[in-house]
Amino acid sequence: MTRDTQDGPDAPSDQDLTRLLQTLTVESDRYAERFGARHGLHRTDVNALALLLDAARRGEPMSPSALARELELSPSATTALIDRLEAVGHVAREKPTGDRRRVALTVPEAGLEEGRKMFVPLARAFAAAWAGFGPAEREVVARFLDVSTEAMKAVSAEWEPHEQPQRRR
Amino acid sequence: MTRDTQDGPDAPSDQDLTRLLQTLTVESDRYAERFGARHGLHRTDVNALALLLDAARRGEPMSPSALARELELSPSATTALIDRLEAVGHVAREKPTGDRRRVALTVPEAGLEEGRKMFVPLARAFAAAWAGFGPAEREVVARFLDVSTEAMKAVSAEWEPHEQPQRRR
DNA sequence: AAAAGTATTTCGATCATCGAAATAGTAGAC
DNA sequence: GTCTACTATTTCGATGATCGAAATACTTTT
Repeated sequence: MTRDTQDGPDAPSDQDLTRLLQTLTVESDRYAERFGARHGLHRTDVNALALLLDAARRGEPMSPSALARELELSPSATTALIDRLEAVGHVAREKPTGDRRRVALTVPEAGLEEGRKMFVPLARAFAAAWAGFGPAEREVVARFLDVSTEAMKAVSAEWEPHEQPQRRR
Repeated sequence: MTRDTQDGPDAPSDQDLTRLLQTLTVESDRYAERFGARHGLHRTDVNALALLLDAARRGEPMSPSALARELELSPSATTALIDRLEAVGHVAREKPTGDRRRVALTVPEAGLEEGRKMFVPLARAFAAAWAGFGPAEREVVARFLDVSTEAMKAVSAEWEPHEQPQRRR
């Protein structure tokens, strides 16, 4: 197995990397799950909160239908989800001027607070863990994460063509 | 921000890496979700199948309680889960000799087949995506994935001390 | 104005999950 | 050796997140 005395103890194989990625995603799953359990939120609620905060950060609006699309959830489930989040004050419904069918979702202070509790400790831990990685190494990692995400996206796209020919007039 | 003309266009910051990691885990989530939807399995079933296959590959036995522990699921939910998987032939219950309270879970051919459908396309896509990474780069990536997983685990462990003083009866 | 389309919600049903209790079996105390 | 405590798994009843279909409210096209 030692392909070379140079690169130290056996460079990780595809399989090794796959395994590492797998344990990472499992752990990430648990993180969300536990955070949710701790705060009375379900998986979906946690994911939704993350999306809402992300949209808020970018200053983009978020509608129930956009949320439904991103979470791949039915419209009715989305209504129920928003009801839940609204009940605990993590989101608010607003009727924007203009198209009055629409509802704009905004994140009030309580939701921002919750988001901080969720992400700040993790961000801190990551920062500490990554302190030793230099610019060149970070570039490698970033490239790796990117191509891996794309690879998954490509494969996953195959399962769900789900195609509506999208005849948008 | 250009700290050096050497390292190319701006090395990724902690925040950049966090974002990349986040999109990766989201995508991984979707992968499991869609695969499940395509094959009539729920999220939990997919996770369980992955664990069962992993255990089978290592030649280790898997019991309902071990599964419950790893999935952080209640015993009753685990029974129902195994019932579901058993109904479609992805797992089988066996009574091993010795302690007759126990049940050993084994993965019959149908389950292995399902596992292949799940992992092989992904493994192929990863292999292609990672072809350009040399030994030194892989080592960096492996180290990154590892420390990141540990960081998450450490933070997540804080939310769920879960200690029951164990007052039974 | 009417018709067709879109955004969201309501309603009824399904099913994964839970907690508590039941069942079956093992091991320790005496 | 039997009784008691403990462990592994399952059964039972209830809760609630989700779905599909239909309803509601509004907009755009004809």
